[in-house]
Amino acid sequence: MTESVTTIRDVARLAGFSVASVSRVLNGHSTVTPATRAKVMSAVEALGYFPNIAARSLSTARTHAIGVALPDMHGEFFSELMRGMDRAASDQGYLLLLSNIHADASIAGQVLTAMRGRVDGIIIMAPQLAEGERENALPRGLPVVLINSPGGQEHPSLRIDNTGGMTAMVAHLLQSGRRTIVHLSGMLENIDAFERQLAYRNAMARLAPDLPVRVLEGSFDEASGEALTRSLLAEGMPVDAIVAANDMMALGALQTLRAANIAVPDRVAVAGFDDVPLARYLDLTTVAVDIAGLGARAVEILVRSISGETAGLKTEFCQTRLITRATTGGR
Amino acid sequence: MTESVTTIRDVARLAGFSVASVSRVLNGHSTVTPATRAKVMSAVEALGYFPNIAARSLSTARTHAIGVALPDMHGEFFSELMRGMDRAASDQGYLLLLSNIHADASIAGQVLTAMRGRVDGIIIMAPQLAEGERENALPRGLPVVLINSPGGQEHPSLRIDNTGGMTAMVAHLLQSGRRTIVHLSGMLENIDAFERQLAYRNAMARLAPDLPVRVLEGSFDEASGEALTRSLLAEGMPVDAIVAANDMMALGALQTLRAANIAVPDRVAVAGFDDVPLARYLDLTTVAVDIAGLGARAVEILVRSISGETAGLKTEFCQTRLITRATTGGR
DNA sequence: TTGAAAGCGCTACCAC
DNA sequence: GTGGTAGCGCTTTCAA
Repeated sequence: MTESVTTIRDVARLAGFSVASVSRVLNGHSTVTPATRAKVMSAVEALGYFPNIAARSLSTARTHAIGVALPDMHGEFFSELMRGMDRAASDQGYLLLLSNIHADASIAGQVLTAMRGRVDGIIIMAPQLAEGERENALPRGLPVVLINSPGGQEHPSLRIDNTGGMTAMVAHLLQSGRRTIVHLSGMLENIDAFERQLAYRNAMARLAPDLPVRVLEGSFDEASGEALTRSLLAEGMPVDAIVAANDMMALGALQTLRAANIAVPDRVAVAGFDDVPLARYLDLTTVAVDIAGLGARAVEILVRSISGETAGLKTEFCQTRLITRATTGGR
Repeated sequence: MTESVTTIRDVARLAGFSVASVSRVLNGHSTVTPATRAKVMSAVEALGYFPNIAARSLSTARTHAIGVALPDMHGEFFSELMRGMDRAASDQGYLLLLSNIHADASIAGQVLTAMRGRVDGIIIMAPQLAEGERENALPRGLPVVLINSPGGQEHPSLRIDNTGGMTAMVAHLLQSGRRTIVHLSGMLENIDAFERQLAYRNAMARLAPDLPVRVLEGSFDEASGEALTRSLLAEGMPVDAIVAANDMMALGALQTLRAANIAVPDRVAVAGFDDVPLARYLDLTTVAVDIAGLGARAVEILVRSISGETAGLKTEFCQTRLITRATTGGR
């Protein structure tokens, strides 16, 4: 490959200085005469020179890239998270190297391995991976920030405040007079699903110890919400409120109820979690999460960690906000 | 930074061979004795060696990464596109380097510049950037694939088959007996909006030359759909079908019609474009686009181009599929 | 089949 | 301040 691209040497030659000086100018070192700087820069300009990143990385052992490993996600959650990360990363002069990690731990390992040497740190969201599997798959010696993942003793960790959100939701339902509140949960291996479910139980136990507690386990999608709601229907719908573990499940519930001509919210209240755009259109009561903010924060922490600040390995919680809409409205 | 990571030299020493042989083994060159290979591999194993990517890149002038530059996108479209790209990229042994490019051309230039040397090629979607601006911002000498972007003489280009989708839609409406079909278009500077609008006109002219043609220009959002529909309402709703340029506009139309107590689809049929999740929920007739497939295809073409196949600079169209639902149902 | 060595382009240390 | 230069870790001729 004799791609004769201009190198730092060409610039040095044209400017009449050494490569060392050119390098200094390019990296903003202060020990350079303004005159030198000017000459070098004009040579750079004239040649249309651009530094070779790989060479620089080899020299500095820095890539200025951040690896982002996420599960197979859909829709708004994914795009919001990426938006937040991208914004923070550009601000800090980092690029994002993205890859999906599927449920399979060994594949996740391959993906993470492929990032070795390409990134200065990794942000990983692996709610489906056990702590041990994850730690095993992660390249050693690279700063890591966890998002919504189990464990968190080894790395800084960001989590959605599922407990706060779900507690507020249960309180809201109770306050609006609901007595038989059922929770449609996601798969409980998923940490968010687990926490929301736990928070539901705890909130019920604390706020309304005499009322029945019931959890129907499903998965984080619309079809699951439909199926679980149909099963309630088969029982004669012995509840007056359905709190789903996320908005998609709530959507499934709404559809099933509508098809069965059960009035929402008059007969049954329905609530979700996440506040996807859909929720607003459907006037669905839900819990909003600042996903973009969470992504940005993850980048911030990681960059700090890359820069050597071994500050704290503590877990931070991304605040949530109860949004009450029509589906839990009147009664 | 004396991070004493094991290098190829350590492996060579332990295996009792030269670095050249280790390199050959690692790169699967055939001219190595099985015995040699075995010894090298066990040394690799023993040391937990992993090649330094930057060094390899410097040597080979290959990064095995693809740059992806997208506008600030929301929701399903973004995540689907990324999913498709990620899948294809992993399959081909590439990683994705992602960055948003905002409307500002100079910022877009910076982003693209930052990718130089980090990627072997770029996939760019810049419907908002003029062809000249884009070409100016793009690093020279790097393979590029365009998605939904103006121009396309310089690079292979992928586009949504707006024409096919809209034509099928118009045909469907005509077949179901609609006679006065109005099109709510997006801003016609947007290439998709323009094409859909043009396809509507052409399809009407070809399939029903005697029927009236009418385009109301708006923008790709719900509020615009509402506003345009209200203006039709003010005229006494002189149409029996509304084809919006996307689902959000159709949603706006639906809401306005519902508020005005105009029966859908009995009195007026409504259709959208994109098949966002909302469309399914609202039972909205629309045109589905295989976004993930489009992303995967873009990667395929780019990788081929990186590999030196200077095949065709032609534009490919991502197929669409008419999805008929209740909003254009009976009559 | 294997090894020695010349780069790849850049940074940073050490002299001057 | 500036220049020379030794690596950074790898791939790939060219010889043996």
